[in-house]
Amino acid sequence: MNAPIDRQTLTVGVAARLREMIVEGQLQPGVRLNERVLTEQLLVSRTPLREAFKVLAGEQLIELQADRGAFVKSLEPADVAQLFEVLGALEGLAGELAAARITAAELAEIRALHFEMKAAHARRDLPGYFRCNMQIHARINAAARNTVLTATFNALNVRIHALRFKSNAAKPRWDEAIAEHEAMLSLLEARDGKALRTLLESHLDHKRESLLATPIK
Amino acid sequence: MNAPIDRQTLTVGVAARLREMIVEGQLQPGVRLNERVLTEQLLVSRTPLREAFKVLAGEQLIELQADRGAFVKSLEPADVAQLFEVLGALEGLAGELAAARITAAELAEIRALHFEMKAAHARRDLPGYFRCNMQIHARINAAARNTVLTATFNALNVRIHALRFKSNAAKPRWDEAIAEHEAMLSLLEARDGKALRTLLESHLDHKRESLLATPIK
DNA sequence: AACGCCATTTTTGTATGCAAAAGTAAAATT
DNA sequence: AATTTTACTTTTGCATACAAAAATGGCGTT
Repeated sequence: MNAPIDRQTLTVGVAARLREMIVEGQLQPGVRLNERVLTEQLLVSRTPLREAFKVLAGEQLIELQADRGAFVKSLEPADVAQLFEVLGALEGLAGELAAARITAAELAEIRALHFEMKAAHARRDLPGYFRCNMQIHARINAAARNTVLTATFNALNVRIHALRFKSNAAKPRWDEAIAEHEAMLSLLEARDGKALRTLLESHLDHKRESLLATPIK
Repeated sequence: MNAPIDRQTLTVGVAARLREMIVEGQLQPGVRLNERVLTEQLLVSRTPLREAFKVLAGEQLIELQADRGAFVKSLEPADVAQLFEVLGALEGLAGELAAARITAAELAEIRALHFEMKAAHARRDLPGYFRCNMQIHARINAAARNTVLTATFNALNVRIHALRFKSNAAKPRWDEAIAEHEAMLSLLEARDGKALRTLLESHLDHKRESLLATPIK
């Protein structure tokens, strides 16, 4: 009666590794992914590597050109703007749904994370701050109880992550962000979905502005 | 000086064919995609077939299980509800952006399509009606000038299409839909993005209701 | 008849082979 | 000298080969 543990296939492992390399900037935008080089580097044959290429192409992280190979996609400012427009709408939806569906326990956990984030802020712990921040948004997304929404959001968000690493860990808009998060919490507690939605949309807008304001490397 | 015409690779051809077969219900939800059978049927080797599997898995049309094969995903009512929640937000965003960015020419074309749709409605031409309807929504999406939005929307919409074929060409909510489309046009002309957004969100909601109301096959 | 066990077949995951396309750089032509 | 041609190398697209995992089915046990 043992649950069928699904063995991880080489393809997904390679895809994960490549994704990481792209997001962390180890594979720079525009560069061509040479199959021979990567097979030697990752110690796999061309078959799982090429299958991983298809996966990453689906995520829009790379572009495939017939007979010419795979290239890391570059994020133009226009792309970033478009991504944030969509992410804003999705995050807004997540907030609205979460306000209607979140449980008391989930809300308590978010409240706890919020204070943890403020603590990190107080001691100028940037990584800690980012981790809490991300967690809070992830929890709101989870509380929306819509896996399609979560998956769609994450798929688009990955592309932004590549930027995060480039814009030298963008000095965050500490104070404004904290204030917005305070407001988010009150609206969640008040179950005011509409207002939360609006707030989250502008929250994303501000995020975009601060990201685009910093010199992209 | 000839433009570099990009040869279509077998993988994308196979992926397109399989996508079609799934959406048209030729490959029913839940069935396993046997590689040998499909290679014989499509006259390609396993390599491009398996690469196509990865593409379709990225689109959530199939599910891959290690050492067990590929299965056509089934759309549970819960999935449909979630999809429509997200599609509503995306379509709303498209409307809001379109209201701000649409050109007079684009608006004129949509107006023309609207009358064409009414004509199809008048002569009870269901396929024509659907075609115009789809075109109108596609044009609004295009007018939003956000390729990320368009791509995201289409990716999710494909999954719904599989349903369309099953719910025996769901008798449309002719009259309500037409009325809503009339309102859409006026709001577009008035450049009232906020209102258009709200309208489109409820428009999608109604679509979902009529789709879920019909006995799924 | 229901269940478990083992041999056989089928199917998948991965590596490799081969041909065509693309890239490269030296020789030939203008 | 600049450009084209051509021989050669590299790289990709696809097919196939091989091994491990999973499915199948007969057999015996209960």
